[in-house]
Amino acid sequence: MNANRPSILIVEDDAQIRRMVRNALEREGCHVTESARLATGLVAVGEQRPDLIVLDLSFPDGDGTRFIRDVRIWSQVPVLVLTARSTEHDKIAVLDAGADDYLTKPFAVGELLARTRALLRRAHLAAGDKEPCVHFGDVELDLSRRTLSKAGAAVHLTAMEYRLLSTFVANAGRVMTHRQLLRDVWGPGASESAPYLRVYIGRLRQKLERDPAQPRHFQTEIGVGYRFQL
Amino acid sequence: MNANRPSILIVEDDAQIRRMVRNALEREGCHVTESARLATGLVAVGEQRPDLIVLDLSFPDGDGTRFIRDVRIWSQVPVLVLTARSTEHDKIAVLDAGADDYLTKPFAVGELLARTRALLRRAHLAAGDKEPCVHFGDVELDLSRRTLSKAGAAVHLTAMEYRLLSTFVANAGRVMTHRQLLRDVWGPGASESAPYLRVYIGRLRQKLERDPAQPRHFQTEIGVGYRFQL
DNA sequence: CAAATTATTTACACCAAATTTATATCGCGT
DNA sequence: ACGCGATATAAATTTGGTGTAAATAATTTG
Repeated sequence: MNANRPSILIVEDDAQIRRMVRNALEREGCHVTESARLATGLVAVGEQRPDLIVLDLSFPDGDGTRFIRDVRIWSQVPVLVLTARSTEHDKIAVLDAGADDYLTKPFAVGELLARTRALLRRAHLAAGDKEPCVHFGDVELDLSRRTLSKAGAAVHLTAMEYRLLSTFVANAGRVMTHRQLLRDVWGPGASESAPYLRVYIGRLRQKLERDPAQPRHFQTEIGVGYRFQL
Repeated sequence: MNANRPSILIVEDDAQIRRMVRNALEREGCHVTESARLATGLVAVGEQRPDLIVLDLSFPDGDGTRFIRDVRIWSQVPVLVLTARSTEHDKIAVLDAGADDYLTKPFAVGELLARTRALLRRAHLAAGDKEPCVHFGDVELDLSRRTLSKAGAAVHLTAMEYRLLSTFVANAGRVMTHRQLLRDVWGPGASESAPYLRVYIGRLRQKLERDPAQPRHFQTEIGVGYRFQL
């Protein structure tokens, strides 16, 4: 998943349903693409690598079950099947072919959305979710793992140092007054004047700046505060 | 998952349905346990760590939606909801509470089985089952056999030690807070502050680190938690 | 240019958190 | 009931993060 908007591929021959599903998903904030035929759908899966597929079964140009099997040969993308065929045998065949969920027409749009959410949620757990990394200078910061490396070598930050860096990253480019920094990092009970804030700035510079004597990323605004520049 | 038989917990107050579901699942080769009430079900989840939960919604002693939320606080086990309530609003609420699938009574047993298979299949992908073996230092860990060896010699871990190691391996490279570890290993009822978590860290280091005095793989992040580094 | 203000650095002491060690409790099989 | 191993608690020790203070440097102001 692209961290932000999940991308969803609709494979469905009925243009009306296609539009309805697309609208609903886009209102949810998804990025939606469509295929009207199984053959083009299979290509689209390979090209777009969607986070989820909404698939109709009944096609003129082939069998949806076959489509699922073809996709499953090389991809584990979640598949939600949407169809008029509702015999138990159909459902079992489709689910065992590799589909993740099965919704019979007519269906409620709200339920469709809830089921896509559930599938995306679960698939997200599986995906080795590549988390957003912040880069500046020769430093790489992985917020999710809470790891930090400078020029490839791991760097250790203490709890306070890390919190300070976090608020800096969250407000990159912006000037932060002493008071703001103290509140964000040390809590509302922190003393107004900061003898120790300066010490911590120094420590971050020491650990992260290429040349701590001439800081590029942790700039001081005399009389005001500090600015973190990416 | 125990590599061989998936274990499934049924939380359902109706004895008749319970028996029917149990029989069906056991015929599939699953190991099945039951709870007749939500309260005992929650305990069972913590104790047995099932691979999947089949949950009825309508209980005399509380709300199934609440149950799902309670479980989701500390576990990602797949939940298949089985209920008579079938309004769209119900379905959406339940799915968004964290359920993975929703089947309305009366249901076909074959479909239930197919849906459990689909859920187990998907959850199994999440289990990071790429490699049954994990290596770090001179340690070799076989998740499927639940065996462990250091420099070729077999090492025995107690149940708790193994659970702790498992959650570490599942989140390798990531910082785990004390609270996260306690929840994952000791269940939701664990006390927030952990006097004994530290003892277990020490034991793992003692048994698995090359030099327990200078741990390479079980790193401590003071004031935060621990990190397992492969 | 000198004085005043503000920032940086270094060193150090305190204390909280982590580790170790020892001890009590529980569960289980014999 | 007994003993053993696993598990949890408690106490003693060590580590290292944290904040303070003093010394030094940089910057602004008169």
